[in-house]
Amino acid sequence: MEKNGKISSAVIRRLPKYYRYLGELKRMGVNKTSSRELSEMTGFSASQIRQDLNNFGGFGQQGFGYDVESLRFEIGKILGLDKKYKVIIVGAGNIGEAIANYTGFYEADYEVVSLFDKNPKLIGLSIRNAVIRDIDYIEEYLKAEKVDIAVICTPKSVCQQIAEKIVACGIKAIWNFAPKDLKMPEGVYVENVHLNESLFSLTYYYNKLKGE
Amino acid sequence: MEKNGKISSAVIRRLPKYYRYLGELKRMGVNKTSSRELSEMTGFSASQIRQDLNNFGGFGQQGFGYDVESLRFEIGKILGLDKKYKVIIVGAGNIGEAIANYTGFYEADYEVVSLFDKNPKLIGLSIRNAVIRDIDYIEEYLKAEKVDIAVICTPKSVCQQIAEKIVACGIKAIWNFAPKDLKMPEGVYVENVHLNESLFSLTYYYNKLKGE
DNA sequence: TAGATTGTTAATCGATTAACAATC
DNA sequence: TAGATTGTTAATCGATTAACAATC
Repeated sequence: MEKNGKISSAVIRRLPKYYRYLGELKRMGVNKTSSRELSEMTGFSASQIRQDLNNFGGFGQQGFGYDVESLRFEIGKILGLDKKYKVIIVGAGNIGEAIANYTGFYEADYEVVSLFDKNPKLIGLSIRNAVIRDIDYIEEYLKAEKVDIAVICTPKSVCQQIAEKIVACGIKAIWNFAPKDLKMPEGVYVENVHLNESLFSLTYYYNKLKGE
Repeated sequence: MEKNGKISSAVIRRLPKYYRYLGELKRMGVNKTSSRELSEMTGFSASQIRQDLNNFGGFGQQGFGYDVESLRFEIGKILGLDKKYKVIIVGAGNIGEAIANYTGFYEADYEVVSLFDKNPKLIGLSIRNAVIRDIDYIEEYLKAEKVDIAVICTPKSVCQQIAEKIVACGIKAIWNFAPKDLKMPEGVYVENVHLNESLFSLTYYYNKLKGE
């Protein structure tokens, strides 16, 4: 799909934003857009948007612009949103529960198939059709079921150990909400959502604003 | 504090990670560290770490390294973690509730003073000493109380409108969990936690791994 | 002192922006 | 056709890395 394998992560991280704004245009009934219009919406320069898209092929028409629906479809395909994903959530505490209820999963074909926790009071309960299972049986579960993505919402004291366990069972994609950098072997991708880093950055910029 | 006002955001976003690892070293009873050791822990190059720190002053000792406790303290001060912050959470649904229970606030002096929601079943309840109030009274509340940071956890359909309302009451720092880019006037800082963008990036890299 | 490691300047690398020919 | 806007190359900008003098 790509012209070469070296697309920078800065480009990849802009694609979801393009996808989202194209979805808004589509919902508004707009058929046609341009790099200039997308620039106004996203805040990225028109030149950068054209560069980004041309990493994956020419989706536009010279002199005309881009077809909203087909560009959205193509970006979705690049991101892999045309496929189905089975998701498990490890740790059914506050964050785990919130992620289980996260409606963003329905924007594409993600299915939360199970949660895992060690708290006996939680085991057996369900969140949106997904049962909370005993974390001691997670390996057994993963050997029986095909799972694409594991969301780690455990305390940081156990996240590394649990991550190693599920990776040994074949998990290759981890969405990590624990405030720790997981040390994983080659061939496993970890996407971190480090709330503490986000909050501290916000704090820095807030103080900077106040100081001016 | 800074040598000049143009510290890039890439630098700022690395500071919380230094702060976290220095905290770990401190907890382990390590007194002294070096850019080489921090490089091994964080994955950033030693050269980059020295460059980053020297944006704010010389915290090390040539030939020796860095004192763990004082470097941690200094980075904390740069980030503003030596000050107190009052936080409100707007939207007490799943994400709002999870954030209210977020223990990361206790790593520094953040206090969640109130939540706001429009759901009558939630109004009056408390989460960790913070009462959930009627969102219709948010302006009244903000006029009476000094609040530093507002966390937006509302549905995206109302986040822009609510953000405008609270900014008019003097809020200057927004931690935004709604999947939308808030359009805010100059002098307001918005830190976005866009879970959909994070999940879609993860999906891209997961597919890339599988394709290899 | 010798060894180690910072602070800082210079070199390199990569990402963004500008420019414009191609073409609808 | 004239106007508009892409696709793509070249120029610029900024961030990272390398190198090394300073110095503890």
